[in-house]
Amino acid sequence: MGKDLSFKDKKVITIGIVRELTGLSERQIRYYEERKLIFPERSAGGSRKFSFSDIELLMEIANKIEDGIQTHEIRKEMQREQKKQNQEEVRRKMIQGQLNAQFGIRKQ
Amino acid sequence: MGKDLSFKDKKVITIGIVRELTGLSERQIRYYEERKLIFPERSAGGSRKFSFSDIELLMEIANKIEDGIQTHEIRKEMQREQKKQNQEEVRRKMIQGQLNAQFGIRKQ
DNA sequence: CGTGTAAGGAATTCTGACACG
DNA sequence: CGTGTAAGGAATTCTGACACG
Repeated sequence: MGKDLSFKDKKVITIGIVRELTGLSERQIRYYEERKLIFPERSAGGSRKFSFSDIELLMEIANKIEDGIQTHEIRKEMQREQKKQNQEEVRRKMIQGQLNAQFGIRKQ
Repeated sequence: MGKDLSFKDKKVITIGIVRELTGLSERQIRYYEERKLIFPERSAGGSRKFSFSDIELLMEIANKIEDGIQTHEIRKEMQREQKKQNQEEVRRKMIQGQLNAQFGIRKQ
């Protein structure tokens, strides 16, 4: 079920490192969060924590911004993609459910 | 050539996160560095930066310490393992070199 | 030997605001 | 709209040392 998200999706990287890794300014990174493009977690003290996936996403966002696409549009694009992936997920689960019903792989 | 060390070996995690992830105190983590068991990198300002591999290693170290093994012994164990892996690496490369020499996979 | 702790300082991060355009 | 910046404060991290054992 799902991919191996053990490392790539773990939110463990502070904003300073993200700045170095992406070349973006902290201002930009915080702004993209404000515009709901990325969703860092927070430490107990309030510091943002990012994942490697967030970093990859930030690079894509930066490219689109450079192409003149507005954050508003980028968010909509991302929602469309997310929706598509969700549907894919539902389809897979339904097929799996039917297989289980017919050929009966029972849980013990 | 080599494993995909893209994420697991990237030094991007600060000591506070490592503390949360491992359950160790910062004191312990710094001490294990002092004893040459782990090798975090440093940010420009001097903060330690760890990788996911470092975190896994820290868990192993913590277990051995609990078993009463001294840092000195742990380091020797690790060196032995490292040596073994290096020899393995050399062997692989030699075989590959002979294959290339006989069957000639040229670079372009 | 391995770890806790208080101390003082430096680097890091945070938010809200003003600015430009 | 997207980003830079100065401001003030809070959280984070650093080192060297003393303590216990």
